[in-house]
Amino acid sequence: MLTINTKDGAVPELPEVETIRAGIADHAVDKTITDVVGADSRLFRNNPRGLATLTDELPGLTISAVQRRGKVMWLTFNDIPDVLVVHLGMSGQVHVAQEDTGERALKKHEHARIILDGGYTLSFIDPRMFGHLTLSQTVVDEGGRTIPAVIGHIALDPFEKADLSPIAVRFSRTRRAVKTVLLDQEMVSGIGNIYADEALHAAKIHGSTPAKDLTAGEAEKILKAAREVMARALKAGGTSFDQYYVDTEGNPGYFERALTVYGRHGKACRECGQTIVRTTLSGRSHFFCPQCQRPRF
DNA sequence: AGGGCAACCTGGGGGC
DNA sequence: TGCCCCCAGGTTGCCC
Repeated sequence: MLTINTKDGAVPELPEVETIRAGIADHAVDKTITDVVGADSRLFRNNPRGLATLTDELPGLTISAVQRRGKVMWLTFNDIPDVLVVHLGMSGQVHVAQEDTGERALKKHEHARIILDGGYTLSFIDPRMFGHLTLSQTVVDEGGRTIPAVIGHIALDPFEKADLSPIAVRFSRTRRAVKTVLLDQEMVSGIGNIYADEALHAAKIHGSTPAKDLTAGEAEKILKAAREVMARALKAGGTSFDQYYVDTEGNPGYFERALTVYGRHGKACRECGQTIVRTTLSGRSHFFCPQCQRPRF
């Protein structure tokens, strides 16, 4: 079986979702859905008729593309304007199986399986049930891009626009901690707890800094760092997504994310040697280097 | 209205 | 060995 996912345990942020999106696109575009198997579960909670919406609407449709914004991806079809939105939550995975064996029983934590002509199947697996599959209408956003209506409130991700200054300007209008703002998908999408900490360390800014206290240049520096850190992770994941990996420290946990602060509390900062500290910010774990990231208050 | 935070969920890990 | 408690985090919704 060909498995397209990130390492088990890796919370999907933008790079992981993009890796999965590309993997699905490779095998599912131009294929027709022949069957949908699913369990009645909360994974379909956003559909008015639950799973029945998918089992009734999807068979017979031909997938035309797999798109993404931030951490959200969606399948588009030749036959209907509606799209299938896939959000992986924090433990979701998609497995692409090469052979359809005809077996229709779902495995543990597998909540839906889409069967394509030509023998491939797409399995949606999610132990913690934070993810969801939603058949959605579309809208056209301010940039003229057709997107699912259900993600209309989500901001552009850092890869969609070369110029990050408009996002930096929005940062200057809130007094919330800059890390909290980085995690706000309505400000900028795709960044989760891991890459937020990595970006702040790369930009040498303390996460508790009120966003409005940053200069436009500083806010832009953090956003550029986020884009750069995620681009590196994407390159690593994209080149080896169907292999089993081990990171540079021999840890199978976070593979090529090559983290500099996240999860490294008690260890030496790779920049300055100072001990990485772990605190809580906005109810989430927060890792930083007290030497590289001096608080300014 | 902006901002803070609990709740959702369950596997896994630490402590006893 | 086993059990209990707590923690992880993306997103929503409620309360202040």
